[in-house]
Amino acid sequence: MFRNVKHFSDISLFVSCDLNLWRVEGCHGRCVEHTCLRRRPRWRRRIFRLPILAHASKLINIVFVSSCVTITFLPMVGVEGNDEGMCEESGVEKSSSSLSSPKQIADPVVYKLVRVEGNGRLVPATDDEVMEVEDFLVDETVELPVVPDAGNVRCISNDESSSGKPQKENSEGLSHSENTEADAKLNARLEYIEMLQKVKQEERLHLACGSPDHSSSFMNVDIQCSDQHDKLPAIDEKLQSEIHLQDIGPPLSLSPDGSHINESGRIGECSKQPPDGPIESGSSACVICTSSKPDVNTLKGEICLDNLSIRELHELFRATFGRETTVKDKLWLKRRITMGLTNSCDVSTTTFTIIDNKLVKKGKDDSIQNADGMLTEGSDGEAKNHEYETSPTSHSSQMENHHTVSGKRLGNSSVELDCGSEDLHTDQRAAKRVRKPTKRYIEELSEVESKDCSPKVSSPVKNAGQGQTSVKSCRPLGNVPLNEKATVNRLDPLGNVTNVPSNERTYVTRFDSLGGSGVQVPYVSRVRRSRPRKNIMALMKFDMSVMGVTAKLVKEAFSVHSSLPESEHADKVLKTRSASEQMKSQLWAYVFEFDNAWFTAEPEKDKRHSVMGTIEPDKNMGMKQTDSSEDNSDDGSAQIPTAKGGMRRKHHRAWTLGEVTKLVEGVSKCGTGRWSEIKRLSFASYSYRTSVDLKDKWRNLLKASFAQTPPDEGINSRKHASVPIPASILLKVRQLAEMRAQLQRRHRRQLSHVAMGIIERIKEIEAEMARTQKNKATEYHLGQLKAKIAKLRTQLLEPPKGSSGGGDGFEVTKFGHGRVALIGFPSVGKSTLLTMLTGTHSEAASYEFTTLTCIPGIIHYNDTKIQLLDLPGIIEGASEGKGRGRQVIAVAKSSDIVLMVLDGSKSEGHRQILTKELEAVGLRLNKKPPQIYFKKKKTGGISFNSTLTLTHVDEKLCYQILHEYKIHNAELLFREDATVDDLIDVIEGNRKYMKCVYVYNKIDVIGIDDVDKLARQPNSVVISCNLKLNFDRLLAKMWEEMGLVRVYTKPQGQQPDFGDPVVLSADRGGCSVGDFCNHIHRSLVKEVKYVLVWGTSARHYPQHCGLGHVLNDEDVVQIVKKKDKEGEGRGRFKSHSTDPARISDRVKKAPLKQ
DNA sequence: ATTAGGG
DNA sequence: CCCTAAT
Repeated sequence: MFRNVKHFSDISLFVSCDLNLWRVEGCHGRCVEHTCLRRRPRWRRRIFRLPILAHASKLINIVFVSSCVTITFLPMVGVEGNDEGMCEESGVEKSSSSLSSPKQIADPVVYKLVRVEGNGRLVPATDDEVMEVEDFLVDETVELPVVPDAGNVRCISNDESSSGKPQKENSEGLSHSENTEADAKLNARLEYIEMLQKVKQEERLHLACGSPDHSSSFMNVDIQCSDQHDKLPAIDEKLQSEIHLQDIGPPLSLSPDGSHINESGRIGECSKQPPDGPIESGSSACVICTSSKPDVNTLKGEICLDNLSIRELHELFRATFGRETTVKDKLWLKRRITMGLTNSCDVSTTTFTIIDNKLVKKGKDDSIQNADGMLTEGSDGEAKNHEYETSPTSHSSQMENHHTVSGKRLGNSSVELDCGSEDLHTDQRAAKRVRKPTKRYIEELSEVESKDCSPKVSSPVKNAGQGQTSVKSCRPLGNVPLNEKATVNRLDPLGNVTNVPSNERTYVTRFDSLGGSGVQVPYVSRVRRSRPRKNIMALMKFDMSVMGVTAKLVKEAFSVHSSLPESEHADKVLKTRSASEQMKSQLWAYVFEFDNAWFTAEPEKDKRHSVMGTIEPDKNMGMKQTDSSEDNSDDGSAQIPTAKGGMRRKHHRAWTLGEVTKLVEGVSKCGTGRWSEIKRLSFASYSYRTSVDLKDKWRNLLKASFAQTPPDEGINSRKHASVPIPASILLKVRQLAEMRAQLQRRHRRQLSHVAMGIIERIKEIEAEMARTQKNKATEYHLGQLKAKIAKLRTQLLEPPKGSSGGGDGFEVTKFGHGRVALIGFPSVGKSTLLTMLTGTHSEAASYEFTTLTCIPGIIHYNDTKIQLLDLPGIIEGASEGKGRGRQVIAVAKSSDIVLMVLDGSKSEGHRQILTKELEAVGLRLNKKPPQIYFKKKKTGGISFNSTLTLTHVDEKLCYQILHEYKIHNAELLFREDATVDDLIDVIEGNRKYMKCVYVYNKIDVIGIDDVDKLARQPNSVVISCNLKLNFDRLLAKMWEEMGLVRVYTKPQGQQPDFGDPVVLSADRGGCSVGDFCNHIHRSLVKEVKYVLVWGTSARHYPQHCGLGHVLNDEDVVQIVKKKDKEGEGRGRFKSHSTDPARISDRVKKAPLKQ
């Protein structure tokens, strides 16, 4: 039976089965899987989106891991009609027709469904299966049609919400008249997301222009949005399913007809989503590429993601992955989202997705969206924008323009290269130290339960406290008051607009929905950053009940702050915004909570009020004080009740001048880096200054001193600092810093002198060896000399390690899952190779010896990222430091494998020279560690043993060599016939054994016979950069040699995440389950009860394994954690529990009552 | 304990 | 300036 499926670019198919695990072989696309529990719990709907380009000619196997069933899609020479008939849902047809562009229809690809038996036979699906599928299809047709490709329609749900429609009409009446309702709905949803962006954008504009004339025109939009906001959640639920970026992708599908929302949304979107280049070869390599123009790109990218608040990120996350996240780590979220997008890039490639650039491009090509197309036409589009939009948006239109341009470029020109380089740039630039997600990530991992389904009503506080809670989670609360909410919303915007620039609106709506209480929201657009917090803290200290008046108090508090001169905030607006947002959410958490308490505890009301009365004045006073100067009152109280997530800051103490001076003195005495010492000496009496604080302050001082020195007058102009730091101190700071730097430099120079000396000696010894004739008699002597050299060499190597590892920026930060170094003589084509493989532009080609530093590039292969380093050419004598040789080799040492690039047209000698140079620094290529057991002992002399007769060394020689190392007590056991060098290696113990692939380049200029000969050598690959030959072989070889193990994680009760594997490597870290856990998070390993493993390393599926189990490539692992025990490692959450809070309440209460 | 990123 | 992860 040939069922399914798809045309054009992807396969979309419903499969019903109980199999939980599957993966797709033979393609790099990501499959989007979808489970629909609502209607047919047993059946899972799977939507496979595969880049057809890459695989049109191949089989695509979808392997159901748990039962080894393979379903294969064969390309079918299908006829369209047939195809259509087959197509399950009308939805598909619809979409295709509506989108129909000549091109699409032109080349449909049809697949048929078969089954692959164990023996490889292809068996048509059985009737039963077909029936099932059919049933499923029919059934689901209505429910969710899926959809494929065309980008425009992403997912359709059959429950059309009426809400979508009006919206659509309003905003995009013209261009999309033919869209289906579903579209509209989808759009609506998308819009919501965009809206978030928009708000940001607006803010920015607003600030930038300073001329807030967005009046009525914006209002409309805003109102719409707020509506949307409400409705969306509902929609959400219905669509529950849909995952992916597609949701995010909205910008595309929206008609860009110039509605403000769309516009800004788009922009936001773009940056968020790195454009990705089509993958020509079908490799999934390209990931995050941004446009070909680095500046524009990175810039945009940064802006967008960076400016998102956590809440927004959460939205995004949900949209991307279809589930909630509790992680609050911004960085993590960002990366996660990016990755998610990234991973789906492949898919998008074919489907038109979201990616802005892409979108634009596609739109143009296919003329799917008229409006879009027009927009993309550059000036045309811009003009249009202007027409539609009021002045503030000019900015955005401009951006769009850029975008378009880049999009075009991307699309038209060699995409792959561009992508690569971009990718590289972004990736590499983000070097730094990367923080792992906190423990919360782990929770999420094993937290099967999506909270969104059943948020706890019982803990409103918690929800509220998080502040960032997504709309969804709030919904339960709001359920009852839903109607109420709606009305409130409508009203609010109006009131809002008058008071505050429309950009505040989002918050407003959120708050409303948050409590569902319909409380008036204080519109405070500007709140000073840290102050309000104190107020809250103050509030918190009192009995919760006191909060009865909270609203009032809050208002007062705010009013005080909001009266501050605007100028003060001008520069920090963005920051302030977010701060205020947070603030507000927290406040409202309180209000809400209080309200609850209030209702439940009516009787006590009076009492509280009275209490309040006494308290209030105090508070106000406190606030005022705080405002005017530093507040010591707050600081005194060490621990702020950390009731709701968030305010745990203990105290906030400004540095006084005296302290700063002391600090500077301390530094001048002890130097930087020994902070605890400084603390002991100078800050003994200041218990609240920790060494970290000192260090921090110093950092700031440094920054300040360097920043302000150039313009000397500027020093006094620092109005923000509470304690202006006198120029003299800054000066001193700078001097100290410079002194430090000089010291270090001198130190380094000394080191290099030492190194030179060592090199000299090595040379002498080598010369002596050369002089010595080789025979039995001199054997011992030679052995000794060898040992000496080895010793000296290690000395040579060690200092650099010990000292400030950084060096002169030669070293490139590690990135990706593996690292491969290109080594070779100058101009053998290393740079070219790098360019070919990664698309990085390494200044190659144009000049010959150009590569002077280490140039990184990223290869995307098999879902992993491999860092490829292009190193300067090595020349003979590199090991002694010639031509940066030492650094080069050091980098090589830090990589996982070495690609030795050789010129096929030159003699074999090069290879030997290189090998020798590498050996000189302790690199052993393609060798196994010698089988010699060696152990130092305290006593007992040297025990010498061997399991076989030794031909190269004898006991006496060993003694001598050991003697050379001043080792007199040791145990030595030869398990193989080793040489002197092997012995020395073992004794030194610091050798690095690396795999090496010899790459012969330029095979196009030599005869086929020679090529054949070269290719037959072990570990060799012949390639030609000029002709682009054999790269795939090279990559495959590389992959094989690296022995990376991809492990996919499978959250409990969910499908494995085949999008982003955890990559382990036997060389580094190992491949056991324990290593895997460590890789995710250190603490995880302690909580593991057992793991379930599917894959080649498991004997049966799934297999229960312990931490020791060794994983194979492409295994799927599910971690099952121990039941958490009370009190262990849960400190963080304890603070969230209600107990402590109550206790503290009581403590506070007591004094008041008395 | 120090270093460093980030809010 | 503070918090907290990474080292």
